[in-house]
Amino acid sequence: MQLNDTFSALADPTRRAIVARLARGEATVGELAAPFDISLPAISRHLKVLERAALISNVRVGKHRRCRLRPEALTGAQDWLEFHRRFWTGSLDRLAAHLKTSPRTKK
Amino acid sequence: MQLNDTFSALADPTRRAIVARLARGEATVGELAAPFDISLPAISRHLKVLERAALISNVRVGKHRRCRLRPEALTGAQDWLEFHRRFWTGSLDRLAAHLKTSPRTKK
DNA sequence: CGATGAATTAACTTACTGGTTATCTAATGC
DNA sequence: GCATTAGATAACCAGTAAGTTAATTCATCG
Repeated sequence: MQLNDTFSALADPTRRAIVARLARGEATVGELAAPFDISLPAISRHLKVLERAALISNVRVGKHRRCRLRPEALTGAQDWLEFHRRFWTGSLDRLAAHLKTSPRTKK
Repeated sequence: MQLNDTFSALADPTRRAIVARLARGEATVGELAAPFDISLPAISRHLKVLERAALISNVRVGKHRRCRLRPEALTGAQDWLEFHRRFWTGSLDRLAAHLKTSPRTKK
């Protein structure tokens, strides 16, 4: 389930920080790991989670591995949020309209 | 951490379904539980997670408890997604511009 | 008041997550 | 070929999450 993976990937602050970092440009695993004081294997697994969610991709260049964001990845989550937010502000509008149309039809 | 709560709340398909249902209008806990074949306590706890994420609120009406979505709740997550998506398509644009400006400055 | 019905809380189980250290793989440089 | 360096995998541990059934709260109805 793609949305599951996306949302749960983004639920972790370390992973969001990694995404934020990558939004500013590509980076190697080591560069990504540097700001955090957790072990490299931990970072490696975070990256794997992000990969499984299709949020990043990586390519081997020499002995480094260069990571980048995948532009299309966030759209699924964004669309979901957008759809439901609009839908229900829509309902609120309808409610407001209803209250306006039938002012004191209490009970 | 608000974004944590929001994203992890939305990471669960049952909770997303509940949000989707509520986007179409208020409902009692029992009504929300009906479509699922999990126990009521399980639903109750899902609702609590959604509450903690400020995605829903509820009010007691008689012996029922009526739930509704909170319009402002999704915006935090949405803003985060929007910001980073734009930022990094921005970087891609800059990359494209760079490639265009200096066509074959290879290595 | 006592019974019923809606929902939460408690206690428990199982599975997953995020971290660790230690080991392994693969590419570079001498 | 061997040492070094970047990174991934393995094995393990502690905390959290999601589900269950049983017990509890709270409001209505008779």
